[in-house]
Amino acid sequence: MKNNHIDIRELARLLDLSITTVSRVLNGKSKSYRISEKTAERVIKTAKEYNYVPSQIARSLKTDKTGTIGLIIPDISNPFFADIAASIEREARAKEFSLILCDSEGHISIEKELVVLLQRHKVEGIIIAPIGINFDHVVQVYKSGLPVVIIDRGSPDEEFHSVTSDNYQGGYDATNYLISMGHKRIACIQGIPGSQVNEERVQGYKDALADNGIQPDKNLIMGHDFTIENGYRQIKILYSSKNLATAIFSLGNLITLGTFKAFNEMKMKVPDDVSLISFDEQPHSALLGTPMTTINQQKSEMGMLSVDILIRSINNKEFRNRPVNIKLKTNLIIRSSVRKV
Amino acid sequence: MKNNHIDIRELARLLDLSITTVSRVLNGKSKSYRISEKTAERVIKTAKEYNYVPSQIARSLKTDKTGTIGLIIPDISNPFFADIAASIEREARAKEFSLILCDSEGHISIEKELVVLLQRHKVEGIIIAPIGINFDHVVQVYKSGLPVVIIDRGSPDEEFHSVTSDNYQGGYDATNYLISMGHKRIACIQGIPGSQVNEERVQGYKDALADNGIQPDKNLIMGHDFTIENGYRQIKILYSSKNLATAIFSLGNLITLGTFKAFNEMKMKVPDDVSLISFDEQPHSALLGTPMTTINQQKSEMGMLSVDILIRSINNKEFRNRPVNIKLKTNLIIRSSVRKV
DNA sequence: TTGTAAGCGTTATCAC
DNA sequence: GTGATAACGCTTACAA
Repeated sequence: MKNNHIDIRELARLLDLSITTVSRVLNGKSKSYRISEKTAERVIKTAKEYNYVPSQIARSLKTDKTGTIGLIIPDISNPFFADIAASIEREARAKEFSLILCDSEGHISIEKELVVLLQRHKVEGIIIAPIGINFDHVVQVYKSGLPVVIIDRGSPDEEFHSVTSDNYQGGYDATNYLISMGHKRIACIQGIPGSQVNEERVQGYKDALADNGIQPDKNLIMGHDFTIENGYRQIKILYSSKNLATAIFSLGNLITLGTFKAFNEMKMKVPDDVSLISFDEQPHSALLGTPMTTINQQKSEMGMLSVDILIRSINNKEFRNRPVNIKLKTNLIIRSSVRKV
Repeated sequence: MKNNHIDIRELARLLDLSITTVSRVLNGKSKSYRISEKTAERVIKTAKEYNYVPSQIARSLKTDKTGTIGLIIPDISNPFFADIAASIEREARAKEFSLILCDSEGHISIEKELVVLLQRHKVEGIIIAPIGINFDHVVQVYKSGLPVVIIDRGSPDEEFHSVTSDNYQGGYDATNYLISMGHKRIACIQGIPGSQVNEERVQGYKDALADNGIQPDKNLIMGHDFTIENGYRQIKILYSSKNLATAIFSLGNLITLGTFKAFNEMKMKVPDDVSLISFDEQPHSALLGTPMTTINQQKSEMGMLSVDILIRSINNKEFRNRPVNIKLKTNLIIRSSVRKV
């Protein structure tokens, strides 16, 4: 059963005009082809009347432009990525591109499939927040000529465009702030070890300690992924050992939620019993019983910039081949989850 | 500049085979066309070698199936919709459909444009969480033959498929619970008046009061949209009047965040100074200093069901024309933000 | 077991 | 001012 949509041929027949003329009018080229006012009006009126909607598919086949871009992120239900996705969708729409949204669920295998999927759909470019260390599939896409922008982490060897936060500085600032508040034993609950984002944050943490003459304790760098469960478990482990800390630096928003859970269960109060600082600002950070001190990332800027760069790459091969690597500043938002000791 | 992708014609030439044969092999029809093992293998090997990716665009034009569905929601950065979107993306992907994500930003005019946009892209169906009261554009799409599923609210006159929560029951349960805890003056901070979701929740609130012999006080039904700001402002207004309440029923997750903000500023403690119950469960509901009592909606079920219904509609015209209207149960999650008085 | 050719709904190149 | 027609990259009768 076909949709009862009229096509351009039918429309031309109804108007007793050629397809060409109709197409021209509908594409706003009446002037340049000097089509009479009267004809143009007739076309537009009839098109509206019959609810004509041109097929982007057919147009794409001919013009080699689909007007779509692909977005691959690890988890759309994570507010961090949801916020980024929102700004990407908005910016893309403003620039007349539609967005195919793909969730890699944190699996590199899915991510790889999604990249191919987007190629099949002939997206004009891809924005990707990659899962892991391995980039072969992205490299391959890029080499095939498709514009690619990496977000949330930098590009290896600055090979592609990328927009990321200055994770190192964020890690440094957070740790430094804790130290300035008198903390010396600071546990760092990390995300995926080896991932660029994580390593940079951890390095910032270590360097801040070192710069303040504090010997980093390896046992205080804990955890293995960016999940709630990880945050929960590490706190439990930490405070069941004698390896105590007066402050926690959580490297991700979900990790932070997990630490809440553990603290609640253990009846530990923030900041009375333990101080907490978290990477990533969240909608509720400011609104908690104890408003949370955080390292904020410029999420909507990240989204907007990635789209702008992508679209410039689409329109300009030169630009595409000269990768731009942007590091957005993070900023420390001081609230009340860190206590002076 | 063209992407350096090989096409099926090129591939056939390289293999010294016809396009037909190559197409058949690549579509897994080797068997039914009794293509020799050897040929099939050659084709597959060469395709891989040259990194052949078939054009979904060309295929769509021919087959009239794009393998895409459209999703229109009012705000992807709202965790409620982000969660739904996540489950929709997942389910769609499992069923071999890609998702075009559209954010209507809460504006009916954008929503209307998006509907047309999706039609241009020849999506095979649309899932939409509509903004407002006016449905003409949706009706029109549906009449054009495109399958449509409404989520988050019911279908007017049960004209289309819909998957929604039992908002009335949720409103009733929340209010009833507050009453059972001894509350009599219960303020209801509502979302958009006139919207179906809102009206049902409010009606549940009113009926629960009435059933318990409490005269609803119109002044206690406050507010006008589902935003943080609204939640914030209504609490400020409420507690600067003498029109006090011992409990608040917030009709939306963002509203609830706004009430937090106001309570913090006013140094009011939940539940000591005021009890709070909120529509919508959030990632942090359980993890707050005072874990929050909520009315939970089955978000991932909503997403999955909407996709299943949509795809059945795509595959079966009969089914499409016999609208299914699903009301998902809400459930009351009792934590500690409501105090017995 | 494989191939030829028409056609999907547009746009673009000529032609008049 | 307007129109015929080829072409985009596939799938799919119909042939052989």
